[in-house]
Amino acid sequence: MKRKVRIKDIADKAGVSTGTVDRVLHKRGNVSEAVRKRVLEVVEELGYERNLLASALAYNRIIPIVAVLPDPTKDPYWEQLNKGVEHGLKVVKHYGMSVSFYYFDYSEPKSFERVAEEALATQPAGMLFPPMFAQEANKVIRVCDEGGTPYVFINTNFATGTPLSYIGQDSMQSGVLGARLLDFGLSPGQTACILSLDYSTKAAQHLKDKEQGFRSYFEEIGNKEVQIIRHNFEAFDDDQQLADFLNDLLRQHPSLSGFFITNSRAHKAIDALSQIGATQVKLVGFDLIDKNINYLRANKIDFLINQNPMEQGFQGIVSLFKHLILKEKVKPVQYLPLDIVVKENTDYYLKREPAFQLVG
Amino acid sequence: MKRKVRIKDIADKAGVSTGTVDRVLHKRGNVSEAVRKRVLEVVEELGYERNLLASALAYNRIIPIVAVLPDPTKDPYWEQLNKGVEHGLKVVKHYGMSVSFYYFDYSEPKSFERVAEEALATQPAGMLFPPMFAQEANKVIRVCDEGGTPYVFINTNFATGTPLSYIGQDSMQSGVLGARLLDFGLSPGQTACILSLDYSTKAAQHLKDKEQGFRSYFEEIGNKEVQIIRHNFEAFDDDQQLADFLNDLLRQHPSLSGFFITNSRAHKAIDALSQIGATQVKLVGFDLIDKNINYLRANKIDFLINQNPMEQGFQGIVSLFKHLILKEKVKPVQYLPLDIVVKENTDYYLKREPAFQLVG
DNA sequence: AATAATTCCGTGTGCGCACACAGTTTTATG
DNA sequence: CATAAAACTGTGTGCGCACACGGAATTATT
Repeated sequence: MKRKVRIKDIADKAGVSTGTVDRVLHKRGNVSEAVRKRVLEVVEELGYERNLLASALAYNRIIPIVAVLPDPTKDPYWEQLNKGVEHGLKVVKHYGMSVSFYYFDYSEPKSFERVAEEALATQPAGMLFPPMFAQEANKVIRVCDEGGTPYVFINTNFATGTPLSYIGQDSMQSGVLGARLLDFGLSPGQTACILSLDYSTKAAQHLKDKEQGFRSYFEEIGNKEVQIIRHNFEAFDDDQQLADFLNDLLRQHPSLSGFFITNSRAHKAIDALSQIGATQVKLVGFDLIDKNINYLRANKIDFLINQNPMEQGFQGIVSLFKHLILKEKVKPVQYLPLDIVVKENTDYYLKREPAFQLVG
Repeated sequence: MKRKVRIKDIADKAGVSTGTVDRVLHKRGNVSEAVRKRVLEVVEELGYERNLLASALAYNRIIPIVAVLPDPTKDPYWEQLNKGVEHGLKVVKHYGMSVSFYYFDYSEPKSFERVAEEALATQPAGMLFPPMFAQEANKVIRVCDEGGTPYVFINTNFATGTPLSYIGQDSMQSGVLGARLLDFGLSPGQTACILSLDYSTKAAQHLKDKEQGFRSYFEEIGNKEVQIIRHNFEAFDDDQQLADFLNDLLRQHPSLSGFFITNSRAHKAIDALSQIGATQVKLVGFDLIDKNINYLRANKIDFLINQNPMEQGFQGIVSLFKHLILKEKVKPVQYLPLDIVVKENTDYYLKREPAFQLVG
């Protein structure tokens, strides 16, 4: 095990001082071209790798990051994501990164804008946020771009801006996956329903992508034996209305035996289906939130697709860390695994700590 | 953002020197009880957390670890696991851990013993290995225990010894999971077959556990509508024999329409089934090796259960790191998620870097 | 040619900690 | 009571690096 190469070793071999090597490595200038070349040669020759520990220790200043997220106390999904960010903080704080949290009300576009501006006013070195609302996101992006502040999109992608990275799911592909899972459990001649339990006004792009993906699966396999219908229902918070709606739907389509719920409200559909006694339908939904998990355990939901919110939060911080501290390139799009969760492997995903920690 | 508290801060507040605080924190003794208590009080009061970076930097010595693994060039599964270990190394090397690799021929128990002894002769501070062969593993464990060398079991668990940790899958649960997946695709009245393509002499405990898990699923749901049969076939390397065997089997059981292959040889079953024209059976297998993935992509395998070999290797190193450097407690059993892989989410698991790195 | 302005380069200090060593106080021993 | 032994405590150095500062060599300006 040969000893690690230090800056001192390079300096000696190149016949200069450590200060000069430092200037070369950090591109601080004030080094003659001849010396610069010589130093880089030696660096190459000895295979120098900087000692991150010593480097971070000596650097000794704080790089402030802001995370602008939906209030985690209002929503279990965002609570998970928030937890991932917190874990990321635990890891990178050793390297002098600080993370400040700013929460907005996720049913209030204006609150996002307000909170984001507040966050940016602190002059952070980087920012993490989900660009959920087009108009407001645009404004925030513009401020970032003007100030040269790097930003990472999390959970939701957005066509505008040049984020350091997008971290989240591949919505289209998650639709394809949902189709595959439902298809496996359906027999020829049966009908599957794509059910969107959301406000159609809010109908975000990623929901459309999921539907598109779902359909494309069946188109690709050319399976005409399964018929697909699609419905949107806005009054999902009214149990009785939803039950009535589904009851009608099942009556109209006697062969309807599978549902694909495109967001995390699968539990609402189950509530309604139980009420009207339709217990034999297959159901694929999203997200490991408590209510869904209970129904998964009770064999009422067949599959949940996990969007890994915790991992998203964690990787978001890590990406900023890689960019700001390690000065590594960060992949512009980072799709996280679409985990397939059934009753029998739920615990692994629930208990999984973002136990992974860091130092590149 | 208040500044980090340092040893110096504690020393000042407690009215002692940094050396004394150091002695207390490292339990080196030679500190009067009164002073010790006072220091610990202040530590508590200020919420001191040691600076890992500075700590590792000052520690400045190398902790040698050995990894004794099956030759990764001979088997894609072990290649993946090996890769995980290598990634772990990349991460912990900053903290002064070195990892030396020792490879054995995994069809040769004696070669394991020989290589393990060779590794132990270097007096490592820790060891990582899969206790695949009972007798030989026992000997190695004894040597470790006598020398006080901590060891981590990886991939395979073993009743003897007191490993720092076991890292791998929950075999029983993976069987339950396999049953769930197959069941979802089977109709009432159909038959499922547990197929072991392995040498019965080698029949390891974890294969039995998988079978047990598979059966217990159907027992628990009290579903008598699916019949279960079980077969072992040793001549799996002879394509023709396997095809004949399966042909007979399908003739004997006309309702047979699902297979659960308990190891990574699902592709062999598909080879044979294709040959005899049985293309409509559902199939659940294990492990993301190339041949299996190809069949998954070709819609011939429905589900693969991923045992996360790469993550196993990575976590193995991390566990030793936590124990030896961070001096944290390590969980004695660390089951990794049983990932359900279908054609549509294969890439995520294949391309996934063990991108998670570390510093507690 | 003398001075000023640049360009280039080496030295020194500190980041927070681990550990060796020397120094001081207390207790044991004759 | 003197001395030896043991118990306790403070100081100093180095880990590898980042960066400030000042000095030397070179070039520009009068």
